[in-house]
Amino acid sequence: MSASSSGNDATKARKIVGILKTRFGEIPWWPGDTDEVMIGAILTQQTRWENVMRALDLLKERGLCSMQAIYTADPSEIEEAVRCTGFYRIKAHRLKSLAVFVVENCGGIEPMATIPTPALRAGLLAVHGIGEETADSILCYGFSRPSFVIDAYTKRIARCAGITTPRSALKTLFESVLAVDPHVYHQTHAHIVEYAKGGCTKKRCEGCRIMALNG
DNA sequence: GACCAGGTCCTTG
DNA sequence: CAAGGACATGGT
Repeated sequence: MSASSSGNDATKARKIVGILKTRFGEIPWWPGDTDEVMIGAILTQQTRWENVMRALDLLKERGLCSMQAIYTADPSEIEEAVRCTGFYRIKAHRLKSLAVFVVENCGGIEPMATIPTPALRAGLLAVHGIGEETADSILCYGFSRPSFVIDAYTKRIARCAGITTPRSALKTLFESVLAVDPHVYHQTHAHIVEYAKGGCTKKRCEGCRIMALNG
């Protein structure tokens, strides 16, 4: 064991995970089917979840809340339904791109679910408009794969806690600390978001309770 | 009216 | 590779 920061960072990460679990316990998170998770993952990009829910409701009302439906739908229909999430033109296009991948490359959701995680992740990342966070959200919440989601909140909390690991390696850090269990990944990410929404804003991190963990 | 939100892509230096 | 802008609506 060296004096490198990684060991220290793992300790800090473990501490964050433990404290948040104690504080929030079990919380519901993304209780939709695979289609809905995939759509929500794209719609929530840089957008509040409350707005995403309204769009999901609209899509459901209009029979558009599935990859197959989006695959065949008129682009303007999709745009109209997702307008309230912002970036609606680009998001409608991204949904189309994902639907093309699911339907044409994978042959549908069922066959898609049999693809091994590394290949599935690579496939998702190759879809225009799907980056790491969206891909991992889909893998973790839509396909129950242990691929930890690193979002803006996770990066912020890591910074507050004094973790020095580069942001690009945060995924590896947290995965090294967590039990390899999709449910644990779900809950931990949910805890981080829940905590950060209330106590760790972009401007004011001085009062971040997590930071008290350092001392 | 200013600022921000559970990103990603493209362009510059 | 880091930094900056674009994409756009809705809430505080």
